[in-house]
Amino acid sequence: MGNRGSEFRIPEAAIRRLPVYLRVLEELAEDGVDVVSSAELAARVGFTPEQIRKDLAYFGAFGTRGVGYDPALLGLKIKRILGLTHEVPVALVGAGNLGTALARHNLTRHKEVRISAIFDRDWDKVGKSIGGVEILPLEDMEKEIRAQGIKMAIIAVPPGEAQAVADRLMDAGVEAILNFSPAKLQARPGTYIQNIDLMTELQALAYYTTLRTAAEG
Amino acid sequence: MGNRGSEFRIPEAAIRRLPVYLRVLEELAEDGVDVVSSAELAARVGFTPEQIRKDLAYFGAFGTRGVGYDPALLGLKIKRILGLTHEVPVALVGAGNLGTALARHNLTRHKEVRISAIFDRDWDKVGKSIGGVEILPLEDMEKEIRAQGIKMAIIAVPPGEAQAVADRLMDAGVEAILNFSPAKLQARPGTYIQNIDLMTELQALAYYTTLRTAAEG
DNA sequence: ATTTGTGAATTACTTCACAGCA
DNA sequence: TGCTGTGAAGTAATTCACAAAT
Repeated sequence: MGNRGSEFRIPEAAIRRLPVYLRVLEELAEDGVDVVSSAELAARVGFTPEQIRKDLAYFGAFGTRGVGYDPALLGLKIKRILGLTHEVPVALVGAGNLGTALARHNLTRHKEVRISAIFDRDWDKVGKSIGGVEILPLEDMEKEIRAQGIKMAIIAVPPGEAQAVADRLMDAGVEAILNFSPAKLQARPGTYIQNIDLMTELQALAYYTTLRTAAEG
Repeated sequence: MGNRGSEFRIPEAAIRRLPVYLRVLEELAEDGVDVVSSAELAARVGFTPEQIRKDLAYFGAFGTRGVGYDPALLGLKIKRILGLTHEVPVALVGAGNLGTALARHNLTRHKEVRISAIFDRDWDKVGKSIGGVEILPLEDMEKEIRAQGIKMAIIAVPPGEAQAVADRLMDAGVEAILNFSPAKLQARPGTYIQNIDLMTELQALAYYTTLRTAAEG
Protein backbone atom coordinates (compact mmCIF):
# COMPACT_ATOMS: atom_id res chain seq x y z
CA MET A 1 0.00 0.00 0.00
CA GLY A 2 2.58 2.54 1.04
CA ASN A 3 5.60 3.25 -1.14
CA ARG A 4 8.85 5.13 -0.87
CA GLY A 5 11.91 6.23 -2.81
CA SER A 6 13.95 3.24 -1.63
CA GLU A 7 17.31 3.62 0.08
CA PHE A 8 17.93 0.44 2.06
CA ARG A 9 16.02 -2.74 1.43
CA ILE A 10 14.12 -3.69 4.55
CA PRO A 11 10.62 -5.16 4.07
CA GLU A 12 7.85 -2.76 4.92
CA ALA A 13 6.06 -5.65 6.63
CA ALA A 14 8.97 -5.99 9.04
CA ILE A 15 8.95 -2.28 9.89
CA ARG A 16 5.26 -2.44 10.68
CA ARG A 17 5.79 -5.31 13.12
CA LEU A 18 8.50 -3.54 15.13
CA PRO A 19 6.09 -1.28 17.07
CA VAL A 20 4.12 -4.38 18.08
CA TYR A 21 7.25 -5.94 19.52
CA LEU A 22 8.03 -2.65 21.20
CA ARG A 23 4.69 -2.47 22.98
CA VAL A 24 5.04 -5.96 24.47
CA LEU A 25 8.70 -5.42 25.36
CA GLU A 26 7.80 -2.27 27.28
CA GLU A 27 5.12 -4.18 29.18
CA LEU A 28 7.62 -6.91 30.06
CA ALA A 29 10.28 -4.41 31.10
CA GLU A 30 7.75 -2.64 33.30
CA ASP A 31 6.90 -5.97 34.93
CA GLY A 32 10.59 -6.42 35.74
CA VAL A 33 11.11 -9.31 33.31
CA ASP A 34 14.80 -9.35 32.43
CA VAL A 35 14.89 -11.97 29.73
CA VAL A 36 12.48 -13.10 27.02
CA SER A 37 12.91 -15.64 24.22
CA SER A 38 11.68 -15.11 20.68
CA ALA A 39 9.22 -17.95 21.37
CA GLU A 40 7.72 -16.20 24.40
CA LEU A 41 7.61 -12.92 22.54
CA ALA A 42 5.98 -14.64 19.57
CA ALA A 43 3.23 -16.03 21.79
CA ARG A 44 2.47 -12.53 23.01
CA VAL A 45 2.53 -10.69 19.69
CA GLY A 46 0.91 -13.38 17.57
CA PHE A 47 3.72 -13.82 15.04
CA THR A 48 6.23 -16.66 14.72
CA PRO A 49 9.59 -16.74 16.55
CA GLU A 50 11.47 -17.04 13.24
CA GLN A 51 9.77 -13.94 11.93
CA ILE A 52 10.74 -11.95 14.99
CA ARG A 53 14.36 -13.07 14.77
CA LYS A 54 14.44 -12.35 11.04
CA ASP A 55 12.96 -8.89 11.50
CA LEU A 56 15.51 -8.03 14.16
CA ALA A 57 18.36 -9.46 12.10
CA TYR A 58 17.83 -6.77 9.47
CA PHE A 59 19.21 -4.31 11.99
CA GLY A 60 21.74 -6.33 13.96
CA ALA A 61 22.08 -8.96 16.69
CA PHE A 62 20.33 -7.90 19.87
CA GLY A 63 19.95 -11.17 21.77
CA THR A 64 22.11 -13.65 23.65
CA ARG A 65 22.26 -17.18 22.22
CA GLY A 66 20.94 -19.80 24.55
CA VAL A 67 19.27 -17.11 26.65
CA GLY A 68 17.05 -14.66 24.81
CA TYR A 69 16.54 -10.90 24.77
CA ASP A 70 16.62 -8.25 27.48
CA PRO A 71 13.21 -6.55 27.07
CA ALA A 72 14.41 -3.13 28.20
CA LEU A 73 17.47 -3.20 25.98
CA LEU A 74 15.70 -4.59 22.91
CA GLY A 75 12.93 -2.06 23.42
CA LEU A 76 15.47 0.73 23.37
CA LYS A 77 17.09 -0.67 20.22
CA ILE A 78 13.73 -0.79 18.45
CA LYS A 79 12.99 2.76 19.53
CA ARG A 80 16.30 3.79 17.98
CA ILE A 81 15.50 1.94 14.76
CA LEU A 82 12.08 3.55 14.44
CA GLY A 83 13.23 6.96 15.62
CA LEU A 84 11.14 7.01 18.76
CA THR A 85 13.86 7.83 21.27
CA HIS A 86 12.48 11.31 21.68
CA GLU A 87 8.79 12.18 21.64
CA VAL A 88 7.70 12.65 18.02
CA PRO A 89 5.19 15.42 17.28
CA VAL A 90 2.41 14.64 14.82
CA ALA A 91 -0.07 16.88 13.03
CA LEU A 92 -3.71 15.85 12.76
CA VAL A 93 -5.71 17.34 9.91
CA GLY A 94 -9.47 17.03 10.29
CA ALA A 95 -11.21 17.10 13.66
CA GLY A 96 -14.34 15.21 12.64
CA ASN A 97 -15.57 12.00 14.25
CA LEU A 98 -12.53 9.95 13.39
CA GLY A 99 -9.93 12.67 13.87
CA THR A 100 -11.29 13.56 17.30
CA ALA A 101 -11.34 9.92 18.33
CA LEU A 102 -7.74 9.45 17.20
CA ALA A 103 -6.63 12.53 19.13
CA ARG A 104 -8.31 11.38 22.34
CA HIS A 105 -7.11 7.80 21.81
CA ASN A 106 -3.54 9.03 21.40
CA LEU A 107 -3.57 10.76 24.76
CA THR A 108 -4.22 7.61 26.76
CA ARG A 109 -1.40 5.41 25.53
CA HIS A 110 1.82 5.71 23.53
CA LYS A 111 3.85 8.65 24.64
CA GLU A 112 6.48 8.13 21.92
CA VAL A 113 4.24 9.68 19.29
CA ARG A 114 2.05 12.62 20.24
CA ILE A 115 -0.50 14.63 18.32
CA SER A 116 0.78 18.13 18.96
CA ALA A 117 -1.17 20.14 16.40
CA ILE A 118 -4.75 19.81 15.14
CA PHE A 119 -6.16 21.60 12.12
CA ASP A 120 -9.68 21.93 10.79
CA ARG A 121 -11.36 23.90 8.02
CA ASP A 122 -14.48 24.49 10.13
CA TRP A 123 -14.30 27.80 12.01
CA ASP A 124 -16.82 26.55 14.56
CA LYS A 125 -14.23 24.00 15.70
CA VAL A 126 -11.24 26.35 15.61
CA GLY A 127 -10.31 27.54 19.08
CA LYS A 128 -11.74 24.51 20.81
CA SER A 129 -9.39 21.91 22.27
CA ILE A 130 -9.08 18.14 22.22
CA GLY A 131 -7.20 16.92 25.25
CA GLY A 132 -5.41 20.21 25.73
CA VAL A 133 -4.42 20.64 22.07
CA GLU A 134 -6.11 23.62 20.44
CA ILE A 135 -7.72 23.23 17.02
CA LEU A 136 -6.11 25.69 14.60
CA PRO A 137 -7.45 26.95 11.28
CA LEU A 138 -6.31 25.14 8.14
CA GLU A 139 -4.77 28.40 6.95
CA ASP A 140 -2.15 28.22 9.70
CA MET A 141 -1.14 24.64 8.92
CA GLU A 142 2.14 25.20 7.08
CA LYS A 143 3.28 27.87 9.53
CA GLU A 144 2.61 25.71 12.60
CA ILE A 145 4.11 22.58 11.09
CA ARG A 146 7.31 24.43 10.25
CA ALA A 147 7.39 26.10 13.67
CA GLN A 148 7.13 22.76 15.47
CA GLY A 149 9.36 20.92 12.96
CA ILE A 150 6.65 18.33 12.44
CA LYS A 151 7.52 15.49 10.03
CA MET A 152 4.50 13.21 10.47
CA ALA A 153 0.81 13.78 9.87
CA ILE A 154 -2.58 12.10 10.04
CA ILE A 155 -5.18 12.96 7.40
CA ALA A 156 -8.79 12.52 8.50
CA VAL A 157 -10.61 14.85 6.11
CA PRO A 158 -13.29 14.08 3.51
CA PRO A 159 -11.93 12.31 0.39
CA GLY A 160 -12.27 15.34 -1.89
CA GLU A 161 -9.86 17.42 0.18
CA ALA A 162 -7.36 14.69 1.02
CA GLN A 163 -4.89 15.01 -1.87
CA ALA A 164 -4.77 18.80 -1.56
CA VAL A 165 -4.08 18.48 2.16
CA ALA A 166 -1.38 15.86 1.50
CA ASP A 167 0.32 18.15 -1.03
CA ARG A 168 0.31 21.05 1.39
CA LEU A 169 1.68 18.83 4.16
CA MET A 170 4.53 17.58 1.96
CA ASP A 171 5.28 21.16 0.88
CA ALA A 172 5.53 22.10 4.54
CA GLY A 173 8.13 19.39 5.15
CA VAL A 174 6.00 16.44 6.28
CA GLU A 175 7.63 13.17 5.20
CA ALA A 176 5.26 10.47 6.41
CA ILE A 177 1.46 10.49 6.32
CA LEU A 178 -1.20 8.19 7.71
CA ASN A 179 -4.25 8.69 5.51
CA PHE A 180 -7.71 7.66 6.68
CA SER A 181 -9.66 9.15 3.80
CA PRO A 182 -10.75 6.80 1.02
CA ALA A 183 -8.52 8.16 -1.76
CA LYS A 184 -5.38 7.05 -3.60
CA LEU A 185 -3.01 9.79 -2.29
CA GLN A 186 0.15 9.62 -4.34
CA ALA A 187 3.36 10.00 -2.35
CA ARG A 188 6.22 12.08 -3.71
CA PRO A 189 9.76 10.65 -3.85
CA GLY A 190 11.29 10.64 -0.40
CA THR A 191 7.85 10.66 1.16
CA TYR A 192 5.81 7.82 2.61
CA ILE A 193 2.03 7.53 2.70
CA GLN A 194 0.19 4.73 4.45
CA ASN A 195 -3.48 4.51 3.50
CA ILE A 196 -6.00 3.01 5.91
CA ASP A 197 -9.57 2.91 4.68
CA LEU A 198 -11.65 1.67 7.59
CA MET A 199 -14.94 1.12 5.80
CA THR A 200 -13.13 -0.71 3.00
CA GLU A 201 -11.52 -3.02 5.54
CA LEU A 202 -14.94 -3.68 6.96
CA GLN A 203 -16.37 -4.52 3.54
CA ALA A 204 -13.51 -6.92 2.82
CA LEU A 205 -14.39 -8.74 6.02
CA ALA A 206 -17.71 -9.81 4.53
CA TYR A 207 -15.86 -12.14 2.14
CA TYR A 208 -14.79 -14.34 5.03
CA THR A 209 -18.35 -14.95 6.11
CA THR A 210 -20.67 -17.80 5.22
CA LEU A 211 -23.31 -15.25 4.27
CA ARG A 212 -21.16 -14.60 1.22
CA THR A 213 -21.30 -18.22 0.10
CA ALA A 214 -25.08 -18.17 0.34
CA ALA A 215 -25.44 -14.84 -1.48
CA GLU A 216 -23.08 -15.77 -4.30
CA GLY A 217 -24.70 -16.33 -7.69
CA MET B 1 -2.16 -10.53 9.61
CA GLY B 2 -5.51 -12.19 9.32
CA ASN B 3 -5.70 -15.96 8.92
CA ARG B 4 -8.33 -18.51 8.10
CA GLY B 5 -9.01 -22.18 7.66
CA SER B 6 -8.36 -22.12 3.93
CA GLU B 7 -10.86 -23.41 1.40
CA PHE B 8 -10.04 -21.80 -1.94
CA ARG B 9 -6.75 -20.11 -2.57
CA ILE B 10 -7.35 -16.48 -3.34
CA PRO B 11 -4.78 -14.00 -2.02
CA GLU B 12 -5.98 -12.01 0.96
CA ALA B 13 -4.34 -8.97 -0.63
CA ALA B 14 -6.67 -9.30 -3.62
CA ILE B 15 -9.77 -9.56 -1.44
CA ARG B 16 -8.82 -6.39 0.38
CA ARG B 17 -8.51 -4.49 -2.88
CA LEU B 18 -11.97 -5.45 -4.16
CA PRO B 19 -13.88 -2.96 -1.97
CA VAL B 20 -11.62 -0.19 -3.26
CA TYR B 21 -12.55 -1.07 -6.84
CA LEU B 22 -16.17 -1.25 -5.78
CA ARG B 23 -16.20 2.25 -4.34
CA VAL B 24 -14.79 3.80 -7.53
CA LEU B 25 -17.04 1.70 -9.77
CA GLU B 26 -20.11 2.90 -7.89
CA GLU B 27 -18.97 6.50 -8.32
CA LEU B 28 -18.50 5.94 -12.04
CA ALA B 29 -21.86 4.19 -12.42
CA GLU B 30 -23.55 7.05 -10.58
CA ASP B 31 -21.91 9.51 -12.99
CA GLY B 32 -23.42 7.56 -15.89
CA VAL B 33 -20.08 6.22 -17.17
CA ASP B 34 -20.86 3.04 -19.09
CA VAL B 35 -17.38 1.76 -19.80
CA VAL B 36 -14.03 1.91 -17.98
CA SER B 37 -10.70 0.29 -18.82
CA SER B 38 -8.45 -1.36 -16.25
CA ALA B 39 -5.99 1.47 -16.95
CA GLU B 40 -8.54 4.17 -16.10
CA LEU B 41 -9.66 2.28 -13.02
CA ALA B 42 -6.03 1.81 -11.98
CA ALA B 43 -5.43 5.56 -12.16
CA ARG B 44 -8.34 6.14 -9.82
CA VAL B 45 -7.60 3.44 -7.24
CA GLY B 46 -3.82 3.76 -7.20
CA PHE B 47 -2.99 0.19 -8.18
CA THR B 48 -1.73 -1.17 -11.53
CA PRO B 49 -4.02 -2.29 -14.38
CA GLU B 50 -2.45 -5.77 -14.36
CA GLN B 51 -3.20 -6.15 -10.70
CA ILE B 52 -6.82 -5.22 -11.19
CA ARG B 53 -7.24 -7.67 -14.06
CA LYS B 54 -5.47 -10.39 -12.09
CA ASP B 55 -7.63 -9.82 -9.02
CA LEU B 56 -10.80 -10.03 -11.09
CA ALA B 57 -9.56 -13.10 -12.95
CA TYR B 58 -9.61 -15.11 -9.73
CA PHE B 59 -13.38 -14.95 -9.92
CA GLY B 60 -14.12 -14.94 -13.62
CA ALA B 61 -14.10 -12.76 -16.74
CA PHE B 62 -16.18 -9.63 -16.27
CA GLY B 63 -14.93 -7.34 -19.04
CA THR B 64 -15.14 -7.04 -22.81
CA ARG B 65 -11.85 -7.39 -24.70
CA GLY B 66 -10.94 -4.30 -26.66
CA VAL B 67 -13.47 -2.28 -24.68
CA GLY B 68 -13.27 -2.48 -20.90
CA TYR B 69 -15.68 -2.97 -18.02
CA ASP B 70 -19.23 -1.83 -17.40
CA PRO B 71 -18.93 -0.07 -14.00
CA ALA B 72 -22.47 -0.92 -12.88
CA LEU B 73 -22.14 -4.57 -13.90
CA LEU B 74 -18.65 -5.06 -12.49
CA GLY B 75 -19.72 -3.34 -9.29
CA LEU B 76 -22.54 -5.81 -8.92
CA LYS B 77 -20.21 -8.74 -9.57
CA ILE B 78 -17.82 -7.54 -6.88
CA LYS B 79 -20.72 -7.11 -4.48
CA ARG B 80 -21.65 -10.72 -5.16
CA ILE B 81 -18.09 -11.89 -4.60
CA LEU B 82 -17.78 -10.08 -1.29
CA GLY B 83 -21.30 -10.90 -0.20
CA LEU B 84 -22.54 -7.33 -0.17
CA THR B 85 -25.64 -7.76 -2.32
CA HIS B 86 -27.85 -7.34 0.70
CA GLU B 87 -27.12 -4.98 3.58
CA VAL B 88 -24.81 -6.74 6.02
CA PRO B 89 -25.43 -6.13 9.74
CA VAL B 90 -22.37 -5.62 11.94
CA ALA B 91 -21.96 -5.60 15.70
CA LEU B 92 -19.81 -2.98 17.38
CA VAL B 93 -18.39 -3.84 20.78
CA GLY B 94 -17.09 -0.88 22.72
CA ALA B 95 -18.61 2.61 22.45
CA GLY B 96 -15.55 4.57 23.55
CA ASN B 97 -13.85 7.27 21.49
CA LEU B 98 -12.95 5.04 18.60
CA GLY B 99 -16.07 2.88 18.62
CA THR B 100 -18.35 5.90 18.64
CA ALA B 101 -16.39 7.50 15.80
CA LEU B 102 -16.62 4.33 13.74
CA ALA B 103 -20.37 4.11 14.33
CA ARG B 104 -20.95 7.70 13.26
CA HIS B 105 -18.53 7.36 10.35
CA ASN B 106 -20.38 4.28 9.14
CA LEU B 107 -23.68 6.12 8.93
CA THR B 108 -22.48 8.66 6.41
CA ARG B 109 -21.16 6.38 3.69
CA HIS B 110 -21.28 2.71 2.74
CA LYS B 111 -24.75 1.35 3.03
CA GLU B 112 -23.62 -2.19 2.14
CA VAL B 113 -22.30 -2.77 5.65
CA ARG B 114 -24.20 -1.29 8.58
CA ILE B 115 -23.51 -1.24 12.29
CA SER B 116 -26.83 -2.54 13.57
CA ALA B 117 -25.95 -3.36 17.18
CA ILE B 118 -23.70 -1.60 19.68
CA PHE B 119 -22.59 -3.07 23.00
CA ASP B 120 -20.77 -1.53 25.95
CA ARG B 121 -19.88 -2.67 29.44
CA ASP B 122 -20.48 0.78 30.89
CA TRP B 123 -24.05 1.13 32.19
CA ASP B 124 -23.86 4.92 31.87
CA LYS B 125 -23.66 4.45 28.10
CA VAL B 126 -26.31 1.72 27.88
CA GLY B 127 -29.61 3.11 26.66
CA LYS B 128 -28.05 6.01 24.79
CA SER B 129 -27.95 5.94 21.00
CA ILE B 130 -25.38 6.57 18.31
CA GLY B 131 -27.06 7.55 15.08
CA GLY B 132 -30.29 5.82 15.98
CA VAL B 133 -28.68 2.60 17.18
CA GLU B 134 -29.17 1.99 20.88
CA ILE B 135 -26.24 0.94 23.03
CA LEU B 136 -27.03 -2.40 24.69
CA PRO B 137 -25.39 -3.98 27.72
CA LEU B 138 -22.58 -6.44 27.10
CA GLU B 139 -24.69 -9.09 28.83
CA ASP B 140 -27.18 -9.07 25.95
CA MET B 141 -24.54 -9.46 23.26
CA GLU B 142 -24.95 -13.12 22.36
CA LYS B 143 -28.73 -12.92 22.45
CA GLU B 144 -28.89 -9.89 20.16
CA ILE B 145 -26.25 -11.22 17.74
CA ARG B 146 -28.16 -14.46 17.36
CA ALA B 147 -31.47 -12.63 17.01
CA GLN B 148 -30.15 -10.46 14.20
CA GLY B 149 -28.09 -13.26 12.61
CA ILE B 150 -24.97 -11.08 12.78
CA LYS B 151 -21.81 -12.64 11.32
CA MET B 152 -19.40 -9.67 11.47
CA ALA B 153 -18.15 -7.60 14.39
CA ILE B 154 -15.88 -4.70 15.27
CA ILE B 155 -13.95 -4.85 18.54
CA ALA B 156 -13.06 -1.47 20.02
CA VAL B 157 -12.58 -2.33 23.70
CA PRO B 158 -9.48 -2.01 25.92
CA PRO B 159 -6.80 -4.65 25.18
CA GLY B 160 -7.41 -6.64 28.35
CA GLU B 161 -11.00 -7.44 27.41
CA ALA B 162 -10.46 -8.00 23.69
CA GLN B 163 -9.78 -11.75 23.60
CA ALA B 164 -12.69 -12.53 25.91
CA VAL B 165 -14.99 -10.45 23.73
CA ALA B 166 -13.68 -12.16 20.59
CA ASP B 167 -14.32 -15.59 22.12
CA ARG B 168 -17.85 -14.66 23.07
CA LEU B 169 -18.49 -13.25 19.59
CA MET B 170 -17.25 -16.43 17.91
CA ASP B 171 -19.35 -18.53 20.28
CA ALA B 172 -22.36 -16.48 19.24
CA GLY B 173 -21.75 -17.25 15.58
CA VAL B 174 -19.62 -14.30 14.45
CA GLU B 175 -17.24 -15.41 11.69
CA ALA B 176 -15.24 -12.27 10.85
CA ILE B 177 -13.87 -9.67 13.23
CA LEU B 178 -12.18 -6.33 12.75
CA ASN B 179 -10.11 -5.77 15.89
CA PHE B 180 -8.90 -2.30 16.84
CA SER B 181 -7.48 -3.21 20.23
CA PRO B 182 -3.73 -3.76 20.50
CA ALA B 183 -3.75 -7.51 21.21
CA LYS B 184 -2.93 -10.71 19.33
CA LEU B 185 -6.51 -12.13 19.10
CA GLN B 186 -6.24 -15.69 17.87
CA ALA B 187 -8.86 -16.70 15.33
CA ARG B 188 -10.48 -20.12 15.51
CA PRO B 189 -10.61 -22.37 12.43
CA GLY B 190 -13.28 -21.13 10.06
CA THR B 191 -13.06 -17.66 11.54
CA TYR B 192 -11.23 -14.58 10.29
CA ILE B 193 -9.75 -11.80 12.39
CA GLN B 194 -8.22 -8.67 10.93
CA ASN B 195 -6.19 -6.67 13.43
CA ILE B 196 -5.74 -2.92 12.99
CA ASP B 197 -3.66 -1.22 15.64
CA LEU B 198 -3.84 2.48 14.90
CA MET B 199 -1.18 3.72 17.30
CA THR B 200 1.18 1.00 16.10
CA GLU B 201 0.67 2.12 12.52
CA LEU B 202 1.49 5.64 13.60
CA GLN B 203 4.69 4.53 15.32
CA ALA B 204 5.81 2.59 12.24
CA LEU B 205 5.44 5.80 10.26
CA ALA B 206 8.30 7.37 12.19
CA TYR B 207 10.74 5.01 10.47
CA TYR B 208 10.13 6.73 7.15
CA THR B 209 11.15 10.10 8.50
CA THR B 210 14.53 11.83 8.38
CA LEU B 211 14.26 12.44 12.12
CA ARG B 212 14.91 8.74 12.49
CA THR B 213 18.21 8.90 10.57
CA ALA B 214 19.40 11.68 12.85
CA ALA B 215 18.28 9.91 16.03
CA GLU B 216 19.83 6.57 15.10
CA GLY B 217 22.93 5.59 17.06
C1' DA C 1 21.04 -27.52 26.87
C1' DT C 2 19.09 -23.81 24.86
C1' DT C 3 18.13 -20.14 21.92
C1' DT C 4 19.91 -16.89 18.66
C1' DG C 5 21.16 -15.60 13.88
C1' DT C 6 20.94 -16.81 9.05
C1' DG C 7 21.47 -19.07 4.42
C1' DA C 8 18.30 -22.06 1.78
C1' DA C 9 13.76 -23.50 0.51
C1' DT C 10 9.21 -22.33 0.20
C1' DT C 11 5.27 -19.78 -0.39
C1' DA C 12 2.77 -15.60 -1.58
C1' DC C 13 2.27 -11.79 -4.39
C1' DT C 14 3.23 -8.77 -8.36
C1' DT C 15 4.69 -7.65 -12.92
C1' DC C 16 5.59 -9.01 -17.58
C1' DA C 17 4.36 -10.21 -22.05
C1' DC C 18 1.43 -11.80 -25.20
C1' DA C 19 -2.38 -14.75 -26.99
C1' DG C 20 -7.42 -14.30 -27.48
C1' DC C 21 -11.30 -11.79 -28.66
C1' DA C 22 -14.48 -7.93 -29.67
C1' DT D 1 -6.85 -1.92 -33.26
C1' DG D 2 -7.37 -2.03 -28.35
C1' DC D 3 -8.04 -4.01 -24.16
C1' DT D 4 -8.96 -8.18 -21.50
C1' DG D 5 -7.47 -12.52 -19.53
C1' DT D 6 -3.63 -15.42 -18.20
C1' DG D 7 0.51 -18.41 -18.12
C1' DA D 8 5.36 -17.40 -17.23
C1' DA D 9 8.80 -14.79 -14.93
C1' DG D 10 10.21 -12.15 -11.33
C1' DT D 11 10.09 -10.19 -6.70
C1' DA D 12 8.92 -10.07 -1.88
C1' DA D 13 7.98 -12.26 2.38
C1' DT D 14 7.78 -16.27 5.31
C1' DT D 15 9.22 -20.63 7.09
C1' DC D 16 12.64 -24.19 7.53
C1' DA D 17 16.60 -26.11 9.36
C1' DC D 18 20.84 -25.85 11.38
C1' DA D 19 25.38 -23.87 12.60
C1' DA D 20 27.11 -20.60 16.09
C1' DA D 21 27.27 -19.02 20.61
C1' DT D 22 26.81 -19.05 25.55
